[in-house]
Amino acid sequence: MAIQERKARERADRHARIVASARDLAEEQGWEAVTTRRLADRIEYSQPVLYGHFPGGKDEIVAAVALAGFGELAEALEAAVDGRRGRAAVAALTDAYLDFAAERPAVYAAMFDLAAIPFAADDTPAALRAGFGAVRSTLGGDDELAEVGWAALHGLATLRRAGRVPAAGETRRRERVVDLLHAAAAR
Amino acid sequence: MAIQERKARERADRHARIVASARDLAEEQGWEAVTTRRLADRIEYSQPVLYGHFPGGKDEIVAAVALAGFGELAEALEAAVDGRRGRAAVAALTDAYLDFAAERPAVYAAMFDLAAIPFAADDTPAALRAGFGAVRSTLGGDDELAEVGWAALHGLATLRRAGRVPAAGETRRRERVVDLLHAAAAR
DNA sequence: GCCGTGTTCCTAGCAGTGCTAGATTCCGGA
DNA sequence: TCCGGAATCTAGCACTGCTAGGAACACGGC
Repeated sequence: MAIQERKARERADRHARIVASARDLAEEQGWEAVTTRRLADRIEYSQPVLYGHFPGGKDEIVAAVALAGFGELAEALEAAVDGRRGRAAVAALTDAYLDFAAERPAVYAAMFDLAAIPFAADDTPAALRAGFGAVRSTLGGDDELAEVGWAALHGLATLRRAGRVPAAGETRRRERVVDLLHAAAAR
Repeated sequence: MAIQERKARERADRHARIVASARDLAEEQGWEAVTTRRLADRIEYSQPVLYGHFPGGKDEIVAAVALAGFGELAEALEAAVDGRRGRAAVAALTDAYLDFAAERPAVYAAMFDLAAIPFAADDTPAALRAGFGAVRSTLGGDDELAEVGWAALHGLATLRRAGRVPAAGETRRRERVVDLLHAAAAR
């Protein structure tokens, strides 16, 4: 009885450590440094153990990091908007979103560039729906506007990360987006 | 004399064929299928020849595809906007941009996900400036609005490609973006 | 306590990757 | 015709993701 429980607990621990190691390693040295050998090294087990937890291999590990990231993002967005209304809510949402992307570039990359997690589908995970829900409710409950707003934020985040847009204008760019989205939501 | 010219011409030809092969292969089977061995096979030379043309290796080849893509995108945007004014110009720009991304997904991925080409820097290639210039002039010559507009279009393109946004609402989403950008530009 | 049993884990290896040192072939010029 | 230098290829390195096979271990029944 208790033995089974201990085993299950150890297994869950190891599962979590794999995901955490992948995230940390990616955040430290970029995703190209995340290899199954290094991952196995970090959790102090051999490579094949990884496949016992993630039959899909490396891709599935990246997807797990991405999924956890969506959960964190949703939390961050909800916490930022909480209690605010109107333009202040839109501004808080924008800042929270872009700060998240800037502070966790590797996780953000996993979420949007690397992992192939369906979004606009029936089997979309709850964490993804929650994040989108935060954007939608802040923008007045309009699905289309939420999609466009999310796209604008995502575009800014990626262009900024790739250096396609100067770092200097960041503050004013954010204000501009807030203006646009708030005006559209108010209408 | 003439021999040297012929050699230079052949070299330039081969250079172009490498880039074209990479683009085609990526568009047919995705970038993960683009390997130096397959590329060498397609141009009917051995692998090391690639490095004579692109000392930076595969990354430099991808960057070349991306750079050519920026040229094509700039042309497409300028041609679409040509002669139009006001909302019609913004709509044409939006359609041209999103159609380009949808029709050449691999090239678009090279431009924004794979290649690390500086943008907002002094040594930004001309093709990149031209594309941005088309967006800026269409949106009233405002640098910040152009950046935000570009971000919105880029965000829509990538979210759409990743299936993060339903295919059904595409038309209305485009109209929405056009509304937002046109309103902001008119102000 | 002991012994089969089944799970858990590791070692070793495969095929494929980007890239390169060294040998080889080729070709223009004398 | 032959030589010298450039152009090109063969073979190999270190790495990748992934897996088959065997070894070691802990468990339950006697």
